[in-house]
Amino acid sequence: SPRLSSVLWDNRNPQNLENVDVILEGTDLWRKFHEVSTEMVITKVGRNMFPVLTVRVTGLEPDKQYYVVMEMCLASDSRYRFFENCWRVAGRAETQLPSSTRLYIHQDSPATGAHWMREPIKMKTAKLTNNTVNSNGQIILTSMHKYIPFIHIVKTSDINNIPWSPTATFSFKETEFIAVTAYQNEEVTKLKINNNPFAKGFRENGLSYTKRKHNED
Amino acid sequence: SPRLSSVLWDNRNPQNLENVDVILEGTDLWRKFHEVSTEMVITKVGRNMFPVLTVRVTGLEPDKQYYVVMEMCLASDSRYRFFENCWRVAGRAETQLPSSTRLYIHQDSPATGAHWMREPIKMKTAKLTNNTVNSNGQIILTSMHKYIPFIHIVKTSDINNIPWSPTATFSFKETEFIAVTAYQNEEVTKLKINNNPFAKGFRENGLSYTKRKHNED
DNA sequence: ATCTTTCCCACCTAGGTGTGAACC
DNA sequence: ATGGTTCACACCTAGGTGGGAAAG
Repeated sequence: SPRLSSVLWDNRNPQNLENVDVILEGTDLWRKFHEVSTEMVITKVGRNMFPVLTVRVTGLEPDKQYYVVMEMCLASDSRYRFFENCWRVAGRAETQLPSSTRLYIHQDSPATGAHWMREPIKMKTAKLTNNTVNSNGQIILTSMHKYIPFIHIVKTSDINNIPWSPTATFSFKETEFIAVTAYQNEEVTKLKINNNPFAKGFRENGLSYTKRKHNED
Repeated sequence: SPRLSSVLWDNRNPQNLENVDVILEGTDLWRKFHEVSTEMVITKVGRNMFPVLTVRVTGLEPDKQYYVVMEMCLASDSRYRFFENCWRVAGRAETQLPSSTRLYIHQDSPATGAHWMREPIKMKTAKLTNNTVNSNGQIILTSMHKYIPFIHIVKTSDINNIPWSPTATFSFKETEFIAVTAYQNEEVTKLKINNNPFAKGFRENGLSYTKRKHNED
């Protein structure tokens, strides 16, 4: 299945990391988006995700070192288009770049189990882009394709050993999204505006940007 | 001498770390401040230093782990006061809290030698405070006392081993400063306003804050 | 024609400055 | 009275939003 993490299952055979569990934070908001089909904007310079993927992890050894890695995996073999207010299949998915271009290593890595378990882990500096060159450290996605984020907890203190170290992997269906260069579904836009503090200027209540433009006419 | 780092010389006897060298960045600016006696504001909520202490380090082993720690040490046995446009001795220095309250562990610690040598190390999230309670992670100083920052390069990957690990320590006379709750010497204020981007609003050229207030009268 | 991408922009969040009056 | 400290505030830097026109 294309939903399987390529890091873990593409010709590699790491040990499994036992007893580790990861739960998703902010499931209520993620579900609201998921109900209308989540869209994430990708830009040339890189765009943050909203909601920010945040997880709580348990069952790590407090004194051992771990890497926490987010990987975007193609969640469907298809390309999509938004037509008559619905997302529809529109041909086969394009061939993707190597999985390393869709990885985000959390900035605290490597850190101790105690550190990772102390508070929820926010993937808030991860940036999504469609720029296949000069995208240093950003996650490269294809517009109009569906992805799902995977969280890998990797027991190692050496970045070079990540592929061969004990790993636990998790994903959450409600965090699936379609990459877009401009929002297609206005229900998604409304949810973004009403929940992302940086989009406050577009809210209906108060002095919204659109309203003021209309008043000037 | 009170200028000696208490972490290194107070009843501890660490190995010396050989071949390591540290140089100060931005010496021109530091010297301008030093010529008129540098002052650093301390507040209850914590204040950044300006200039930000920035160093370049060489001679580390690329693959070994190091902590980089800044320590504020009392640079004089005296308390000071600013009178008739001069800093003068005004009694003996107050007894200081333990040196751990004047430490700042750089946020990238622990990291590899390669990481620390890649680019200058900026101590830009260090905050100075006079709040002796609830000052979590901030450097606690006494107003009207003179300090000098020490940079410790400590070869260890375990924070608990810092006191007993090989260490190299550096300080720079031109980074000495007196802690104040309000600037005393207007030459210092001028240098801060003209060089700190966040104080741009107070510059003479352009629409300065003071100028506009005067215009309204 | 239609669909997708790019770019600039007004509007925000978040937080770092010294000021000057009030406070102690 | 004097000297040091605190606080709200106008003014910045820095950077994250979707809109909408233009371009591809």
